[in-house]
Amino acid sequence: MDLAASGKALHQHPFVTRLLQHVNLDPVDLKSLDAIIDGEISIRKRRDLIIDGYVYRKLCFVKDGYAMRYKLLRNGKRQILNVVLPGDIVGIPGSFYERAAYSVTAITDLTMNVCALDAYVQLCYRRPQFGLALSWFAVQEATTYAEHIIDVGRRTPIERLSHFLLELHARLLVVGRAEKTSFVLPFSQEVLADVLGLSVPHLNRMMQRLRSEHLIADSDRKIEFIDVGALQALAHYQPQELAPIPLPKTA
Amino acid sequence: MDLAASGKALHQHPFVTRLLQHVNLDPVDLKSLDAIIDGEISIRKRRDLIIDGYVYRKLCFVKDGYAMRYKLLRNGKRQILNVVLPGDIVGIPGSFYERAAYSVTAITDLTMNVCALDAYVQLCYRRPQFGLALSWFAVQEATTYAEHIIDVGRRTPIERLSHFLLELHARLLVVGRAEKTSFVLPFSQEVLADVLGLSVPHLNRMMQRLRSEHLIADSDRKIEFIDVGALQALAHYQPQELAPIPLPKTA
DNA sequence: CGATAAATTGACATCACTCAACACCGGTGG
DNA sequence: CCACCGGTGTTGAGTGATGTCAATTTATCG
Repeated sequence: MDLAASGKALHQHPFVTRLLQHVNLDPVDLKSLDAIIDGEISIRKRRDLIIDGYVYRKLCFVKDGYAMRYKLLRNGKRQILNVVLPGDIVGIPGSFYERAAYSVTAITDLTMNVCALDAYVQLCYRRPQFGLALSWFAVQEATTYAEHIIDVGRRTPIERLSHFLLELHARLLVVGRAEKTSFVLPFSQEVLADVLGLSVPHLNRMMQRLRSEHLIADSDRKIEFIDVGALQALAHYQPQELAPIPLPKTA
Repeated sequence: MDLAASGKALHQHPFVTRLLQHVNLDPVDLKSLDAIIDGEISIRKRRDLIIDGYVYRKLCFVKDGYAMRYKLLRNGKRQILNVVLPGDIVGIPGSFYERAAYSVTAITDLTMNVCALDAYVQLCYRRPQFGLALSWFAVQEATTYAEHIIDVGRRTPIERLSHFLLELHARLLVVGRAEKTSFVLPFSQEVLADVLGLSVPHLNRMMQRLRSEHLIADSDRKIEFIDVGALQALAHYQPQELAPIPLPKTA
């Protein structure tokens, strides 16, 4: 109900932007979606959205702001699974388990639209395209993780960093949060290091190397790709093109 | 149609075993599923199921045998994303993209039941519980990948190996392919190394260490957990309990 | 302007990789 | 029956990349 004071607002929501990439939703669909939204909430920087070990049964569609999904190990190390961007769903995969296995924390101030997982599932029974959309989202999440495995498993630190920057840029572009060859990087080096499985000093050195080899430039938190081709080659980067969801056969 | 010469055969299929973990499917549901199966096919050891870069639009439900999903990098390194077990779906995530980004190769001889992704999607429109089931599967896939990220990113080699063995055991148990504290490991050390992002010699040393510290015993390819508690502690292992799919509200 | 977070630098130790060689086993063909 | 072979597991030596730890500078924010 908050989501769309006007139908216009709904169309501008980055989650809807992503939905429309692969499903056709008519106005009635959008209204059904709107109907199960509990409201819009804002979260402060550094606040937890999900805590490892606790029950969580919601889907939250991020409207603005950034977060991270991570696991803290008993030895104090932290691995960030992925960064959560506008248009992403907080609650994948946590809400699908009896207890969330990973924490999610806001990195910047963040606003999102909340609905109960159960309500979304009920919507899926009534309008199956939402169940398919959820599958497509979950598959995208899995693919992001897959690339991440390759990053930390078999790419060198400089390759990892390049790959992550390229991928982040691509994800931001989809929801209109990046320019053609540049974007604002809202993450500290500590966060980047924990994403990429590196130590902070080493990450720092790799950043310097990308700069000194004129692959990127950065002032403040703005990253600019100087030579995208070279960067992609270095990172073994391949863009992934999601297939559309097949339409129902009316015949 | 091949899947169930008798209804009995269907129930024994490990994919159905997994489905029934979180959805209730009545006989009509099972029959609908059966109807979209193109047939059962057998694949020889070392044969490719999916090749990186090629179009693939099928879902294959593995009935028996093992495979791996992996990426070959230009520098010749290989990262295995995960191992494919009975009850898993070949085609997640590959079939959801214009071109598959990862290859899948049979590790042992393997049999599976094939259906077109489009046919499955049509089934989802008619019976939304299948769309939800697909979401749940994709989320599980993502979770497996998530643990894998933590493995290669922040766990030491010995922790990684322990964690992988425990997780593999848990997955095999669900589909009745493992004993209470032991199972047959169908993977060579080369495969294990490429799963865990290690070199073969180092993986070998870690195996020896697990043996010498009396955490596991292995003869041939059979792994036995001697001290599960200690192994879980070493690995920071936490079992994950999937939540059931909410039922439709009839009211 | 002070306080806190973030970025950077350097010295150093070590883990895990590389590159070998070698052992073992089962199958296959002479 | 034996020789050969590919696949697999094991061992060793050497080295370089990357983590650790700590100090220092720079930015950010009340």
